Amino acid sequence: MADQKVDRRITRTKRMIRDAFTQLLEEKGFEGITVRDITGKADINRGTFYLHYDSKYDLLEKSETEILAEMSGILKKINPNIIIHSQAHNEPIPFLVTLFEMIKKNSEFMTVILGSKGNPLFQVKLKNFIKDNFLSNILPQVIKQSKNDPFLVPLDYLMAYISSAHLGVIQQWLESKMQQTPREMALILSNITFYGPAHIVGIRKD
Amino acid sequence: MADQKVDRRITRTKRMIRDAFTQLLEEKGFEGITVRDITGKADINRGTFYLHYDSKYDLLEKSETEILAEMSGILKKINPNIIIHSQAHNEPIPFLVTLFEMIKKNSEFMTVILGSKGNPLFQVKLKNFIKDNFLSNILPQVIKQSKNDPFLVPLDYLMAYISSAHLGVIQQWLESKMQQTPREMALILSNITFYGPAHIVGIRKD
DNA sequence: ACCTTTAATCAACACCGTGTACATTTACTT
DNA sequence: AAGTAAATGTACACGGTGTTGATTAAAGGT
Repeated sequence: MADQKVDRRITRTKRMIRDAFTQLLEEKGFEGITVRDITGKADINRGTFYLHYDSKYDLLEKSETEILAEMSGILKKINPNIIIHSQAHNEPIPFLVTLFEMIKKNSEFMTVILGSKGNPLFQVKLKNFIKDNFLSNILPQVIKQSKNDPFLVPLDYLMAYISSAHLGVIQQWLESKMQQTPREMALILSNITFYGPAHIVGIRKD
Repeated sequence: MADQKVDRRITRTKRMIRDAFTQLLEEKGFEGITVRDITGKADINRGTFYLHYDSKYDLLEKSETEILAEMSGILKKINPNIIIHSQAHNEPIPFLVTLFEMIKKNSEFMTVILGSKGNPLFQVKLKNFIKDNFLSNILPQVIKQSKNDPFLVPLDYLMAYISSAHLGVIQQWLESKMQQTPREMALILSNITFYGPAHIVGIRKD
């Protein structure tokens, strides 16, 4: 139902803008970028840019919220029964596969936007998003029936989840894992364990 | 010897620019500021600005480094003998008084620049400065002869010193203490204790 | 108090990025 | 193949930037 038939040209233009933007973000940082730069690198008319975005700030804003909205849509499709079934058979949880396919699709942009040249405020947004959607809703569901297997590795990742300050650690970790397939990612993530009074997050070692 | 006689007008102009800049930083954030804004609020000619700074970026840069340089100059005047004498008589250490007079003088700017509207990179600069000058040089000297009195309070402040991520905590703490006189500040700070292999910093409770 | 030095002012300028408008061309959709 | 809508090209007004040169005002030295 959310699939409106959208003109190819729009998709293409937006994709080219997004790609140019991502590249420039890495090269110069947000404040150094001009709309001219973007449309130049994307090889489109400057006027065309303003057909889709009000300004570079609007572009940044929309790029960020689109990703979070897409994630949120995926997360809403969680079905505890499927999760339990998947875990029982040691298979990747389907929505996690979808989630990480999406993350992989947007990984260049996310990597840049979370990096030193990116937008520090997005870290806050993402942290709140994770807290609202992932930690408080999903992990508890995933973990409900797996009470064994102590955590072994991840004091750093624990810190990462608890302290907003260490989001960079998540990022690095995601990046390193991102070289794996989304299916593998989902398997890894489905092994995250959640213990006790919301304080300890671990990853089973296999 | 470092005291060159400097034209009053220069001092005055720079101070007005700095003040306007600080105010605007709080109102709009750095990127929202124009040179016009600054000179408008400072009530000086726009050309005059360019007599002293190349751009608003130059202004930010110089504002930050001037403060650190001033601090650094003060810290170089440390004399261990005076410290020992001061501690023995439970008096404020002189250079610390000077230091906090200086901090108080620049406290508006520092508060803004370290705040959410400020420059995140300055936190890194300041952290390195503290690490280089304060933690590794000064504290050990201050502490050399006071080996008793365990730390009681300050796990948060310990974190603040060690992790760059928690500089906000230092700031809040400094701000709350800043209501005291520099003399009181120096007394408080001279009570900071430094233990073991550069890992534990405490504050004596009195 | 005078004289010299130099900071600050004023007006004007070229340059560049922005955002908008409109007529025209191109390329999707059906 | 025709209709629709996106993309282009061009031009414009606006505002911020950084510089220049002549002029005024206010410091500092004697």
